[in-house]
Amino acid sequence: MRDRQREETRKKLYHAAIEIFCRDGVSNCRIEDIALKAEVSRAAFYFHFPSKDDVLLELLREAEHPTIDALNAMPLDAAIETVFETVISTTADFWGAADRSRLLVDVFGVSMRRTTILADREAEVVRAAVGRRFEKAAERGELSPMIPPEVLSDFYLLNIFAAMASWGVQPIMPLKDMLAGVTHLFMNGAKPPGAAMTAVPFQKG
Amino acid sequence: MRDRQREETRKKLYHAAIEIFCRDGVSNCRIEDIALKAEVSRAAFYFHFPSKDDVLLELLREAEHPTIDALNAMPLDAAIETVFETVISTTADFWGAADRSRLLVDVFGVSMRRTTILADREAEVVRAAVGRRFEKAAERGELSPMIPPEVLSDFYLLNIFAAMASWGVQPIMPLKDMLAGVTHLFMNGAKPPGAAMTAVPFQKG
DNA sequence: ATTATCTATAGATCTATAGATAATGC
DNA sequence: ATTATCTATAGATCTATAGATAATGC
Repeated sequence: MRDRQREETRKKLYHAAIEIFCRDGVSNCRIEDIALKAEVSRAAFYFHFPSKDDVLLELLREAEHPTIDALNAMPLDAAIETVFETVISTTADFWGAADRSRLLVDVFGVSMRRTTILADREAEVVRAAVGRRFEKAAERGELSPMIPPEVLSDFYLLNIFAAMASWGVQPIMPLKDMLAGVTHLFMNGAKPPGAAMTAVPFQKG
Repeated sequence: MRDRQREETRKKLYHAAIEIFCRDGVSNCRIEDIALKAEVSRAAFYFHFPSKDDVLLELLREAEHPTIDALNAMPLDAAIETVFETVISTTADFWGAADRSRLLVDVFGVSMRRTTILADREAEVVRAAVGRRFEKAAERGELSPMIPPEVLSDFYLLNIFAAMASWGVQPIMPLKDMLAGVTHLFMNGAKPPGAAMTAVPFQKG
C-alpha cells in the first residue's frame, strides 16, 4: 500500500522529469516545473531523485532493456556481426526518437560519471552481456587476438555511446546508419585493405 | 589601458575558475569561491563568462595550442602515423596532469554542445588541421578509401576525446598508452588479420 | 510507537539587471 | 557625453532539513 503509493509518485516524477528535460533541456529546466507536472511538491522530487543525474541514469537503464532482451534471445555462439546488428537496431530504435535525442549528451556524461568503464563490469547489464559475446567471438577467432576481448568490448560500447552523444547534437544522418558506420570502422579500421598492421602496441593496464 | 585591465581581470577569473573547478568539481563549485580567489565581485565572473561552460571552452582552446604548434611544425606530407604520435603526445601531456583530469568529462560535454562535429570544421583549429592531414594521407593511399577522410578524421578525434573522458573518470593506465591503444584500434580495427572485410557500408549524410 | 513518505520553509546560491565608476572619444 | 567595466542587489531557484501525515508493526 505504502510501497505502491511510493512507486506511483516516483513513476509520475520520472515521466514528468523526462518530459520537461526534453522540452527545456536538462540543465535549463526547473525542478518546480517537474513537480508541478507530477502534482507533488518540489521536495518530493529530491526525496525520490537526489539529482537530475539520477533520473537520466534511470532512463539509461530503461534504454538497456530492449538490448538485453534481444541479446538474451540470441544463442551465445551467434556471430559477432549479429551481436552488432542487435545492439545497433535496439539502441537506435530507443534513442532515435526525436524528442529523446537532445538528452544524449547529458546521458553520456552521467554514464561516464556513474558507471565504472573498464572495471566492475557485472553491475552494468548490457556491458556484461556484450562483453560475454565478445569473449565467445574471440574464442572463435572472429576478433583480433592482439587486444583482450573485454577491452575491445568496452571500447566498442564507448564508440557507440560517443557517436550517439555527437549525433544527439548534430543528427546528420539516421542514427542507425551512424552506428552501423561506427561499427564498420571499429571492425575494419581506417587502414587501407592489405596494408601492413601499424606498429603501435596496445598496453594493458 | 582599459583593455589591459579587462584582460587582467579576465585572466585572473579564468585561472581562479580552473583552480576551483579542479578542487571542487565543475558542477559542485560555487561561483563565489572563484570570485573571492580572483578578488572581484561574483557578478564580474558573469560579465566575463556567461557560464562555467565558457571557462571550459577556453581551457579546451588553450589545450589545443601545443597540438596546433606541433602539427604546424610538421611537413604536410608527414606519414599519418607521425600525425597520430603528435596528437597523442601533445594531448596526453596537457590532459595527463593529475589535477586537470577530473575536468575531462565536463570538457567533453562542452565540446559536444559547443562545437559542430561533422560540420563547420574551420572554426576548430585542431579539427581543421588534423582533417587536412587525413586528406593528404588518403590521397597517398594510407587510409581506407571506403570512408571520406574528413569523416575518418572526425571519428578519430571523437574516439580520442571519448577515451579521454573515460580515462578522466577511471585512469586505469597512463593516458598516453590509452590514446595509443585507441589509435591502434582505430587504424587496424578489431577484425583478426587476414579476415574478409565485413559488409556493413558506411552511409554518408 | 515507530517509520516512510511527503510538505513547508529557511538559508544558500544563482541569474538578471540597475546603477556607479572610470576610461575613451568628440 | 558616451561607453565599457564592474558592483550591488532583487528576485528566482536550489539544497537541506524540520516537521506533518499516514501506513506499518508490535
